[in-house]
Amino acid sequence: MDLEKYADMLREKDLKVTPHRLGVLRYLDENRTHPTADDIYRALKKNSPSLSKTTVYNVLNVLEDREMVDVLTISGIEARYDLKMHPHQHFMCKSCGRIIDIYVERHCLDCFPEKGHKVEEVHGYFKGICRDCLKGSGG
Amino acid sequence: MDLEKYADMLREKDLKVTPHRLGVLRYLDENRTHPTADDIYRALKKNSPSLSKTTVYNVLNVLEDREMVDVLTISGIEARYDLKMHPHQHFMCKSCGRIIDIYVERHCLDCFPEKGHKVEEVHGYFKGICRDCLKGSGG
DNA sequence: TCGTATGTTGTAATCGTTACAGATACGCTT
DNA sequence: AAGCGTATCTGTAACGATTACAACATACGA
Repeated sequence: MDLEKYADMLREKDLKVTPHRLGVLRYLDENRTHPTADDIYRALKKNSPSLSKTTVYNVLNVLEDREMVDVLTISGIEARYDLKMHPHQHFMCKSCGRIIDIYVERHCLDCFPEKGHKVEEVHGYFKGICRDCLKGSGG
Repeated sequence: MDLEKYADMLREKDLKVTPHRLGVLRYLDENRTHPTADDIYRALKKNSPSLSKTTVYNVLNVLEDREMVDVLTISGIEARYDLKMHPHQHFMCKSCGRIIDIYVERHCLDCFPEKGHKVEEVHGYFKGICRDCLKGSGG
């Protein structure tokens, strides 16, 4: 297990290297299932019994802040976390709740002959800074 | 104020016509600001002091169920509701939190010369039934 | 070694949403 | 008009994800 790889990722972003941060990064890298904070917490607690859920949230918030993870709000119930590596989109099954990676060229949401999933909803969620905030001081 | 229009929308979906349902539909139609349930609750309570917040949630859930409204999970904090009329996508300003309608041809997320907003994130959220659930009995 | 930054922990609080049970209103039959 | 059944409405309590906060621990520079 190449923890040095995750340590480098942290140093690149001027973040201190700590065991919990390494653990979260490694878990996200090895479990591409868009886990919840609680999923991560329960998994890491096995090897770090003293781990606090607050720490998991702290770590995830730092990683989000440094743009190392994406936060998916697709479920509407709880946040799902995703290592920000290759850009892709997400498909959530309304039956089983699973979230599946979709590798359309991000430019094109309709060309979606994706392996037999039945697409019922297409949501394009853009985020950024709106024109008004760019103009004004806010931002 | 043409409440009959909203009554027809409800009848088309085999829903009983009630004052609260009319009120929610009218509010969503006249306030294209992607309001939260609480926004709607506070607005309608002015004219219907006995209104319960649970009723607002009930109405919104029924409307969602009949595919009359879209539920936006873009903010990650609370649901935003949107009358499902002309298809469009959404842009949330990370500074002011406002959600702005984006009328790209839904097919193309990149052709987005949209009026000077600075786009920093593009999330494609698809929902439907995954291949496995289509095959199996689940669904 | 001391002092300060930063990270970690655990509990308590917050807030959006739902569960539930009682009250109410409406439509239908007689 | 009376009675009944179903759907809606109400209010409170509960739930669950997330955050606030303060105490504790750790690492690093002087």
